[in-house]
Amino acid sequence: MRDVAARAQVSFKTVSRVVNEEGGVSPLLERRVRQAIDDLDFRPNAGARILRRSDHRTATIGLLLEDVANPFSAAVQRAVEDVAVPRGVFVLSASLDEDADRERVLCRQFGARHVDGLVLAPAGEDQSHLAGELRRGTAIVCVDRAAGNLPVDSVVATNGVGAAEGVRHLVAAGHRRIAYLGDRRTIPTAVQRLAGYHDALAARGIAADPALVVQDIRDAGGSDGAVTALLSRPDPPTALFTAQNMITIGAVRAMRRLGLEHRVALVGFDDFLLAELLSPGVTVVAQDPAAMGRTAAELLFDRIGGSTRPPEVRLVPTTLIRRGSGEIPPTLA
Amino acid sequence: MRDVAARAQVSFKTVSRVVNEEGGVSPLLERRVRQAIDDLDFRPNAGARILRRSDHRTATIGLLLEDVANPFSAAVQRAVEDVAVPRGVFVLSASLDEDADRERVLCRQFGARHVDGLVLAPAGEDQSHLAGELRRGTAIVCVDRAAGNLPVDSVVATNGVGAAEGVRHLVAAGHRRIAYLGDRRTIPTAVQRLAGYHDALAARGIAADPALVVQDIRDAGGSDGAVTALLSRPDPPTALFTAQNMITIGAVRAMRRLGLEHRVALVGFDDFLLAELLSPGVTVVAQDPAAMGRTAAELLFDRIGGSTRPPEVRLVPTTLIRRGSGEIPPTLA
DNA sequence: CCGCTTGTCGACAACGTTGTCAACAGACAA
DNA sequence: TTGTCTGTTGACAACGTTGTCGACAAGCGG
Repeated sequence: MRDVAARAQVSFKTVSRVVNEEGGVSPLLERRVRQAIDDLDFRPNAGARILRRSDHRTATIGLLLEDVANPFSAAVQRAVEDVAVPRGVFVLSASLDEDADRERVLCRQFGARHVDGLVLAPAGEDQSHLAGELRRGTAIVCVDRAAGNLPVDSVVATNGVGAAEGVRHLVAAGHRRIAYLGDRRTIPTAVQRLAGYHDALAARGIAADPALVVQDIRDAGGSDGAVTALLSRPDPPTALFTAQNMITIGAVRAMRRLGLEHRVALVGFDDFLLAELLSPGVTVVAQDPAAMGRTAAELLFDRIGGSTRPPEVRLVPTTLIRRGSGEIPPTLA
Repeated sequence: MRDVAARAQVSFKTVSRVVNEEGGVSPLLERRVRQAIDDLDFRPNAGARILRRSDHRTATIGLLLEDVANPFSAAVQRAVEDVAVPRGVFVLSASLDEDADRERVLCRQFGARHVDGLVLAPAGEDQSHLAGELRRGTAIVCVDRAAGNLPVDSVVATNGVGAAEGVRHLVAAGHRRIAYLGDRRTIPTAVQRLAGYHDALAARGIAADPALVVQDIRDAGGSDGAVTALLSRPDPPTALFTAQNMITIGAVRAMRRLGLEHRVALVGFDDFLLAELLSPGVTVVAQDPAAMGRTAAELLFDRIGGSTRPPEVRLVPTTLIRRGSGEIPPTLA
């Protein structure tokens, strides 16, 4: 900046004024300064600017998701970015892979870098390790899963209600033996979806058969195996409710191999690309990850802006999308 | 830091020594300082440190991709992250949406934040706007597309060779009338894939029919329309080569609607989730985005570490995956 | 002519840290 | 004793900006 000032023959404060468009600079000097800036290819040092500025903002937020390569997380990230970048704020992101230790370590490192805010999809059950950051003024919002032991905003899907809607849809088609296939029970969303399944059955007066409930499925392969086992039973279910993306895909694969994809009904939780091009198309309870990311980012900037309203939980509704697999009637036994 | 120094009754320079583990501090004082740091929950200000430090490293790299929500970009991002985070380096990411102006603006902003390096999937054709950054010492690596007018490393897929392999595969199945459907011709990878298509036909002595080449397709909808038009011709192609992800999906949709998915062969460039579950499964020339991201990040850290070898272009090989759609023989006209 | 306001501009301090250097104490050899 | 060396510590400047304030000139009403 000194060099620019020298070249334009003004004080470096005047250069600062031009760069920040503060006004109060005569057109002549402004032209000289801009010319010098171009000549020297000058860029203001963002670090120094932040240091000097009164509010100490870094114009950076942290984003910690399960895995940025997974379509759900990727959609959330894009939405957060779309809210942040127009405000001149950049996003530091990292993946947690369901590892609570990694969550703690990365949160701490983001804290040391003085991010203005943090959007977190919690991997662990307890976020009290963030209490220090919160006290220091870092804004925090949880997304996809609510925070444990930490008074912050959360943005979550209507997991229970959505799952119940999916199961009710199967019941309405006449199904009584509906299997549930779900993720690890350490994940809160999985627990909520199972609860929704039970609620829906109870509301229709259908007794849940524990033999039809499979939890702790980790990936498409596990789902494939579980579905194969279920459909090989003497009294197989006539419909499946798969409570997560990759589990749905594993189920499709298993049914395809068994040649049952047109005879056993399927409703999945969470939408996925190409679901409508399979045959039959896969009926899903779709989440809206873009809305979740956008909402989380908006709440975050509200906090960064100084809001002190009490922490709230925002529910993002799910939508049942009928595509064929969920409308298959029960096979006559 | 002043507060910590006061509490530990030392000068703030001594606190700095402890924080940076410079050594030369007596155990007694070191204990007092660490105690004070814990008491006050002190974290050094990364911005000020960077400002003062001699090497001016921020331990941050920038990642500019087409769209972080797109599966290809997401896989690249994850791979870059997996190389960076273990080195204590974080990743600032943003999406360009094929907008060359946005590329310039975001590069400039990342430059102002003094990222140590930049991984860029170029949106524009000319990256000379980065010459200043390069001169200033920022490491730069391009991924997916080579840089235009800028001497930096690039990591790209074998677009031409891969496309040629896909087309040869169709020729080997007996096809002579093979259509090409590709992306905007401003995108270098699209141009290379088209060249591969022409090479493969020429090598087999097949005259290319310009009526079967459709370029500048922007999305699945455009592809759907183009395929519908092609297959409604009096002399339709017996096979399609779709040179990009979403174009392949649009083609599948169109053929499904026309009821031709088992009669017209299809090979797509770039793999996608569930391609094997469609019927027929979609034969693709798969890219390896994870390898591309990893390679790009490794080259970048090599540069950041001070390497001055001449810029190189790393080719990441593509793989033909046979799943059914590409093995359909020509329909007898 | 005076006094006041308004519009430009620059000098200087400060942000929180690290690099440089000098000061000091103690150990040790001559 | 004296000189030198080593290990520990602090004073101070500097990094590149912005906030504050004061200086100065021009314009204007009286």
